[in-house]
Amino acid sequence: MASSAAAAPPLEPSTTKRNSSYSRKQKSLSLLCSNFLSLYNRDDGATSLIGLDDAASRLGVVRRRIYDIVNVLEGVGLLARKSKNTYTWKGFGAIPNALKELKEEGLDLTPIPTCSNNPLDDTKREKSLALLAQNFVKLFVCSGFAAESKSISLDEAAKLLLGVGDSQNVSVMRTKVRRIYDIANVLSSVNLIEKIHTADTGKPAYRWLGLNVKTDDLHPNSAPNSDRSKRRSFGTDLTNVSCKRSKVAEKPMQDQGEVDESNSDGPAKESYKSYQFGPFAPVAVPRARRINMNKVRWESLGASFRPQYQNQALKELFSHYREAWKSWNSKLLDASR
DNA sequence: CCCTCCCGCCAATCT
DNA sequence: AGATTGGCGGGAGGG
Repeated sequence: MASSAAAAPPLEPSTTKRNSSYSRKQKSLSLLCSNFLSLYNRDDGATSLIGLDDAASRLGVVRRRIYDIVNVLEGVGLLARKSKNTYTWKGFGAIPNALKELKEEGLDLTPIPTCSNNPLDDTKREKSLALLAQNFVKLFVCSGFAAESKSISLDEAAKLLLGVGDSQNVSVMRTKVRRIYDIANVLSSVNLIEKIHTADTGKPAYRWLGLNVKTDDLHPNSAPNSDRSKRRSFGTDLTNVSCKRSKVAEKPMQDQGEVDESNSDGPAKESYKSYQFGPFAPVAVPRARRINMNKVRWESLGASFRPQYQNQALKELFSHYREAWKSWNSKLLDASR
């Protein structure tokens, strides 16, 4: 082994108990993920290797935490497992394809055990964070249900990702929700989703951002006017935006709901709907209307739009990251907006 | 009090 | 057998 654990690493304590005066936020998964990203994100195509132990020590955490991050990032295509202890950084350029695949794959709630003859080998995969993460993403990418600018609350997501039966089981639900928190946190770090709070219920929910990242000084003509106030920062600081309520718990919804966004929620001085404009080319491809969602209520998949991304866009994305990172960093210092 | 979700035990798998 | 992976949920921190 010789994991050179001798001299204390330059970072924080790694084997501390839950004591230590480090605040919870400073140890959050999202933050860790952001750090992870800034550590390995290379904008040039160069694919770097990521060693689990290396990452863990450089980030000052135990291996276990790295798995949490890596598993969901892999589901989105940012990473790929190369071999034992090693992952390959694929980069943001790999996301579009990964999403596309997920979309075509369609949300397929794992075949229930009942009549399965496959080894319990599958049940393992069935519960994996990776799969759950992908399914969570599909919730947005596939059905016309939560697609685009709609949002899903924690409970909705959990219920949807669980069998109808299980969603009744309090314990099972609780566990599922816990996992979704984990997933959502890393996905927000990557800016694929955003946490919001519904105006009335105040219940937290997640909204899909995809790669439509809008950087401030980007394409001034894509945003009506005031284009500040939307600087999403990394980690903990979550933008608080009022959004339409989505109170009703699970609901079948069987009409192809064509996500209309009549966001008449009022106050929000800036509705996030100036979507695919900037550097993104909409490219309406009316096809891809088949998704094999078996069972459950997944027959609706309204708007089937498929933005096409281009290098330019990715370029922007990266600069966005540096910006966000920078702002977050300074924010941490003076600990005050 | 309830929402978040960190933390690390330890089981399943892989070498 | 030892090393890797990673499910899982107790229970603490924070609003």
